[in-house]
Amino acid sequence: MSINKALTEIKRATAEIIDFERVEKLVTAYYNEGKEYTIKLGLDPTSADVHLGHTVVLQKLATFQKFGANIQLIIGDFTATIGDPTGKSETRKILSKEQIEQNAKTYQEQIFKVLDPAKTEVFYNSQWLDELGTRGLTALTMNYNVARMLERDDFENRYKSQTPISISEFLYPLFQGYDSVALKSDIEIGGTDQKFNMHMGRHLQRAYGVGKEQAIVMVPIIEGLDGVQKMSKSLKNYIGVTDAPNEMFAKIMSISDELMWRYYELLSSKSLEDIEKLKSGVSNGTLHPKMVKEELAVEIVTRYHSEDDGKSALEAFNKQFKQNQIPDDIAEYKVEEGIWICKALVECGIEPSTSQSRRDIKQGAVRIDQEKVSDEQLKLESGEYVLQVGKRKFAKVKVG
RNA sequence: GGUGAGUUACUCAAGUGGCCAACGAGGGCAGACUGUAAAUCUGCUGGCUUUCGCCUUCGGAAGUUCGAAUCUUCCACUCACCA
Repeated sequence: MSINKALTEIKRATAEIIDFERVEKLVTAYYNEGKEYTIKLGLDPTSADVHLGHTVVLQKLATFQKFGANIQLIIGDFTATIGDPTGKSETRKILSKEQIEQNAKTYQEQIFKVLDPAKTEVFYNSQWLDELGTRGLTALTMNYNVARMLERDDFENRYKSQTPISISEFLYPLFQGYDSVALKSDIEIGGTDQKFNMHMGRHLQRAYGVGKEQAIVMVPIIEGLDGVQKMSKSLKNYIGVTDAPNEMFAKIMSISDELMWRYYELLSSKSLEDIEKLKSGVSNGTLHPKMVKEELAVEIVTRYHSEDDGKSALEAFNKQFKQNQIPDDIAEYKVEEGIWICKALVECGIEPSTSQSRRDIKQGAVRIDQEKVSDEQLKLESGEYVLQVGKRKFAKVKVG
């Protein structure tokens, strides 16, 4: 692959790159002299729920690995005890050491599904931050001043609205920046929300005479399933990397075609050229968009589960929806004979209340063994049935 | 510390004595159409072993009234202006 193609892949789907020239030089040196370089990613192990939004940066790192980068993965065990103020409107709660360790472990498990461990080194930043000492800490703080610290939007807003800012939060960007000094990183990567902190790394590398200033690669925040708001757990529009294969598959299939291309760009391991081919195939009608989406879904499920899971998720999906068949793995429940249909639906957990059941029956959303239920007074005779609400909620019941 | 405005369902937001389980919007769910996509159209969106009925809800508590989300008092919280 040519240097130009490599650089195009690197630039793909990035939000912003600061000092791109430097990246160019590093990649060129790798191609001409086989010289490798380092790229740093700091992880804040404060939460264990990893979703696809967090993996965008990992895809980018996987790309860099192909083009001569060694990854410096920093588990921010020290900084996690402070709490990153980014995007926060109040001082963050501090986690226990055990929680941090547990989260760090979960992260690494997920990360090595995407990254090559041979080209990845894991560090804990307490390693050098613990040794800094009061003297070292003081020296570090002398490299920045309060006025510039307050330039940060979230600090500025909090200061103006008189929301407390802890001194320790001022230290966070300094510590993160110091990681770059300790590791002499060539590039730092992170989300756009990390801009300030990553700039600090550049600033401190110069202040400490490291002899280089890291380039900064920022990846965008991915949109959630709705295609509008950012992917987040609280908005319930996320795909978790630990989601069950079939669920993960179905979630990806439910995104809009437009959003699909965005996901391709940000999450797929396919090259830009291959994606272009798919796009033109769809626009000239030779490829069905649903097939293209399936391909993406299989890729993602395979990545976080296995090839077999990817295949079987595809089969299960088509079986259920294309051919309108009932899925194999549905939960079974036992209920009493003569039970009212509405009550049975609630007991199987596919309806929240009998009132809701009534409404759904009225709308023709409820089926027993594929047959639409029209009588909301129906009582179930003994036997075995498959209850269904809408297209995706199923339950098997044994009556009697 | 003083004064004023506010607190309504998942969210925003109307309602200022009975027609209120509470307008509207978003979201969500379901139906039609499809590729379980999007867009569009339609319906629903507190609960109840039974629904032109009953029960619980409009920050919390107490009261006025035949009747309160709406009026009164106290409490809690949020915001604005003044000091």
